[in-house]
Amino acid sequence: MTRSTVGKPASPVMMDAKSHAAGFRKARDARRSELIEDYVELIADFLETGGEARQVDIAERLGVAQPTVAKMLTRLSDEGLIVRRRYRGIFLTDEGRALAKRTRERHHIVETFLAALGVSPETARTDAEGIEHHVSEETLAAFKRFIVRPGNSSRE
Amino acid sequence: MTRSTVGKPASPVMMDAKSHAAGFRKARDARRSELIEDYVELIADFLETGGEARQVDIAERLGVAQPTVAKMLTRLSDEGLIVRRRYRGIFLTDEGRALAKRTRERHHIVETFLAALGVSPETARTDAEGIEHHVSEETLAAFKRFIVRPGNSSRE
DNA sequence: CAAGACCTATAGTAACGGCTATATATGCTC
DNA sequence: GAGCATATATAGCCGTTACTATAGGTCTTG
Repeated sequence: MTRSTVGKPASPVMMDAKSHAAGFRKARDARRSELIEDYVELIADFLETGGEARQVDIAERLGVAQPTVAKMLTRLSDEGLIVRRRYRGIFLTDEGRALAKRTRERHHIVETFLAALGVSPETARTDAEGIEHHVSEETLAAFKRFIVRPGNSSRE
Repeated sequence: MTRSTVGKPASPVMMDAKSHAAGFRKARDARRSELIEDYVELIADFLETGGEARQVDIAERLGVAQPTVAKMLTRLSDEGLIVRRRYRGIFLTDEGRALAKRTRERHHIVETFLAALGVSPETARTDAEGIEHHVSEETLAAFKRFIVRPGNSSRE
């Protein structure tokens, strides 16, 4: 314990340190999986709309350099989410496809929700990109409820 | 241009690459400022509720080691957000105080909004921690509207 | 089938945010 | 005021995600 917590209550109003720290830890963890989800989702989009997912295309979409993509793909491959066929593009494994599906559904719900709330389509799209990774199942369910019946949230 | 975009339209349905990349860039930027905001907000909480903001206390709250905090504080200090008085704690500059105020207001709005939407208080708290940094002014305004008049979003 | 275009891989660097271990400074207590 | 507990600083490490520069494959095309 630190001196201040001994001498006097450090924070009569703040939540307890342990759960606060847990919250931050969770946010940090989310940050790590964000990138993976972005990649998988993007690759799925390419495969379904264009037929091929190439490093250079992914790099352009994400606004990063090609070697950055190459390194990330190594990671995705190690985790069993994708298969790389040299000069023939990137393909998703079953696991990768499942993750892409989940991620995209969540993304779509968040974006639709924001739009339903009255946010402009452009902002909804942009904000959804950042928000989607931090939305729990419970919150996602609330978003869904609102989309179906706006103004009729779960509160009775 | 990549080969695939020459040979055939890479993505008839996907949004254009430039704005997509811009969205990702924005999310990446947000990730960078997240930590700063968390620190400043936390320091403000300590100063107001306990009187003192110490490295060890901050470390405990955030769930990281003290040297990690020390390094971040150097950064905050470099950016003119805080003043460090050795063994007397951390203090906010005017700029730091302003940032803390903005951040906390936003945080509070997000959390209140989620609760108003029917999300449990615990989840609202946890999710707000991650979401707050990715909410634009426009979305924040929509959240505020909903809090005041739930079910009466801006749509006519 | 050789040349050039294009895609991918690799090397080396940087910034950031973590960590442990350890040194140093301060304040409290006796 | 000396010693000890506590707070802070520093050193050195690691993993991640980005970058540039460049080397090396592959494919297409003349």
